[in-house]
Amino acid sequence: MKITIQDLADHLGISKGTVSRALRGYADVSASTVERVQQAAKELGYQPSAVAQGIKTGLARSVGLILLPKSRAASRPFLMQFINGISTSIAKHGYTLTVATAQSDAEMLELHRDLFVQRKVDGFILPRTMHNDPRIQILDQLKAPLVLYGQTENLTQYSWFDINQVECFRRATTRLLDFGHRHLAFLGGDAPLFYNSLRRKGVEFGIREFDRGEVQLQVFENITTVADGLECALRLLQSSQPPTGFLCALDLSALGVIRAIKQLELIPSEHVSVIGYEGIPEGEFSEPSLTTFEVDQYEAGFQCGVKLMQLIHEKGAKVTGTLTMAALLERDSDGPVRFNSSELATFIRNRKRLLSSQEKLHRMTEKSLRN
Amino acid sequence: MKITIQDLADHLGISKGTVSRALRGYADVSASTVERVQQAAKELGYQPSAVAQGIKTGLARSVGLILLPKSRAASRPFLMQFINGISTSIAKHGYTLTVATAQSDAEMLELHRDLFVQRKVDGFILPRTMHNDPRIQILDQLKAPLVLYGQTENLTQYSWFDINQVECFRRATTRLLDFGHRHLAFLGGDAPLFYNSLRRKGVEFGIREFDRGEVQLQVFENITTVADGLECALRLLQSSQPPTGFLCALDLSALGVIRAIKQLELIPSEHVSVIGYEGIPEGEFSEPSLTTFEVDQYEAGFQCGVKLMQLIHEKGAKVTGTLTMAALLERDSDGPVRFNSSELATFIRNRKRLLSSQEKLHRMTEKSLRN
DNA sequence: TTGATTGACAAAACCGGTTTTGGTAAGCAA
DNA sequence: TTGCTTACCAAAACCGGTTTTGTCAATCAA
Repeated sequence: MKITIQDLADHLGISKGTVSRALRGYADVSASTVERVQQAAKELGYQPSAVAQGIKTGLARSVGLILLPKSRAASRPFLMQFINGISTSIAKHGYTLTVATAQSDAEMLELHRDLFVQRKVDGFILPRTMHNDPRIQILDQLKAPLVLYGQTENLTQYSWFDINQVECFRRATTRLLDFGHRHLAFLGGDAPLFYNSLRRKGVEFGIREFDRGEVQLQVFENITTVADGLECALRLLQSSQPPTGFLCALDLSALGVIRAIKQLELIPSEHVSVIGYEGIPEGEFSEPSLTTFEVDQYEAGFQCGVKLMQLIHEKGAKVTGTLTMAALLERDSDGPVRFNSSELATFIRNRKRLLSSQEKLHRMTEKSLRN
Repeated sequence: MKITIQDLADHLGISKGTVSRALRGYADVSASTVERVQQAAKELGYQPSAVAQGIKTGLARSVGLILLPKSRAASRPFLMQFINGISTSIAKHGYTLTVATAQSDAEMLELHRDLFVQRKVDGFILPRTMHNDPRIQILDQLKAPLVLYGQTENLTQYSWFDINQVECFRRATTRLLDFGHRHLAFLGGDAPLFYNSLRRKGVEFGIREFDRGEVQLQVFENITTVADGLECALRLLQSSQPPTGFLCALDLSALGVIRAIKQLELIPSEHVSVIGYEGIPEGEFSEPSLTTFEVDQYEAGFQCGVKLMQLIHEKGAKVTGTLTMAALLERDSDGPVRFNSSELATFIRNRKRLLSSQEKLHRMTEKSLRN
């Protein structure tokens, strides 16, 4: 059924070694033979089995990416574009992307080891880098090529690609300070992940640069979902010193903050400002739309793929790190400060009463208009 | 560096054939030898190379999924969960998922052929089925196992999994009719894709079931993005016979319709109803939130994986088709009809004037409250 | 003319497994 | 004791490629 190199050799009346060398461009095959072989290969639809090739070359021509479906909320938004980027860039080298799903952290480590030991992949791309990432330790032992999407300790040892998140959050912070905000909250994401400390650092840089001793910052961690952001913001806004500006490590938590603001009948951007990070599509449809940094995940995947191909193919290739910027999407969830923290606290306390009377009036207005 | 079966055999002082048979559970190996081999394999960290295994067994232990990044908007939302589902279910058989990206339709077909001919994958999962899907034709020639996510012609020839989209859209239609809507619009998606005709058919069934000759339906196709939906709805709503209910084949176009409604200063669900399909996350954050059918993409991927494993492993396995339902998320973008089509047309024409006066009043109200 | 090169290919070895074949020793029945 | 199983394992063949080695005729320089 499937045609092999031996079939092709028999068909041409030459040895299979010569067929192989003809196809792979060795010098000791006559031009006419090369021509005949290529022609016959095309006619018979012969393509060498990647499996059989791999046994001699030791390469599977595949790159591994291992996911944790557990962290659905956190990993879902960015991955699809990232995957597209990886597979597009490695396709140039005849590589494909092997995706596996682990059900637990332990299984994830096993999967990395197994896939490499079994030669199913030639290297890995590691997204969502952690502090002292255990994946790196395992793959180091196996001398497996790897590229990080994100940063970690010992950045000179590995190839990596990342967004300059410190700078992003420094800018976000400066932006809120320029808007006049003096009470800020930073809602961090997954504490074990490296990005979290970077984003926090950016906020701290921004404040330190500016500080005239009047800026208050509250820091929280592990605020990774809409529900987390909602709950955290509700609590903060009803405290005696509510922040007037929220810097969120993740768009999802920022969307939760917006919900909290609206739930308290406040107006986002007018009473409280929110800035997110990542550029997930939900942010565009939120009301108000979310000011955030748009990360080009396709490009990130593409660059990771390029770096990994270098590591695998160019022997003696140097590891390289690349830092790029994300674009600030200036949308409608932030703006000039209107109340300072104490004023906001008072406003929120009195809000309930004001609202009920306002609503009554509003209903009357509507009614009169309708008739 | 990497340990092979020969290394293991030498270490134990037995032949590599025996090691292989011990590990693969042949009967003619003594229990004590099996024990010793397993023990040594664990100690030395030996795992057979999938590549070397594949050459004899003819299996790559991988399943192919080929994407078109071109259709970003359309394919992005559902794929990540789908991928998780596939890779989770096939992992039970030691399989991994091979993802490749094609830059054009032609390249997509080539990729299917090449990956199979090169033995990089043992079978395929085909999402987004088309009418007379060319992928199926190619894979049929190669006798490649395949599972469809979606339906097509000749459903008895292939294994497939799908949501009962006809029933979903029948229900959506009935729902709007029960709400009293009599002027409906169906905004179809990608015309070449099979789902489109199914969803349209559901709408037509719903109307036919109910019809007392008073229902008007307008049908459009290739409305696949927010912009498409926005543009189409704007045009329709400003016509002389605007629909009061929109049935959208895709959530994205439904979100566009909501934007159009708001852009005309109408209130979604009060003046115009909208129902989508798919359950993308944006729908939850839209204002109002989108009534839609939530498709469990993880489950879909999982079931496709299960079916494909059956086809590959159980020889003489029968092809099977499975149809399930999606859950209706009753959110806030639809509701009882308030105006019929002509009334709505009039209302929209007069809206501008009404609005300006209402806004003036509203501003006055706000002002008085603030002071 | 002769020894050395070169061109072009066949043959064989190899990669790391799996599977088949073959052989030996122990156990058992006749 | 002989013949026959049976249990166990070594040896070899095989899978479909790649790469090395070997061979032989034609060409070339001395």
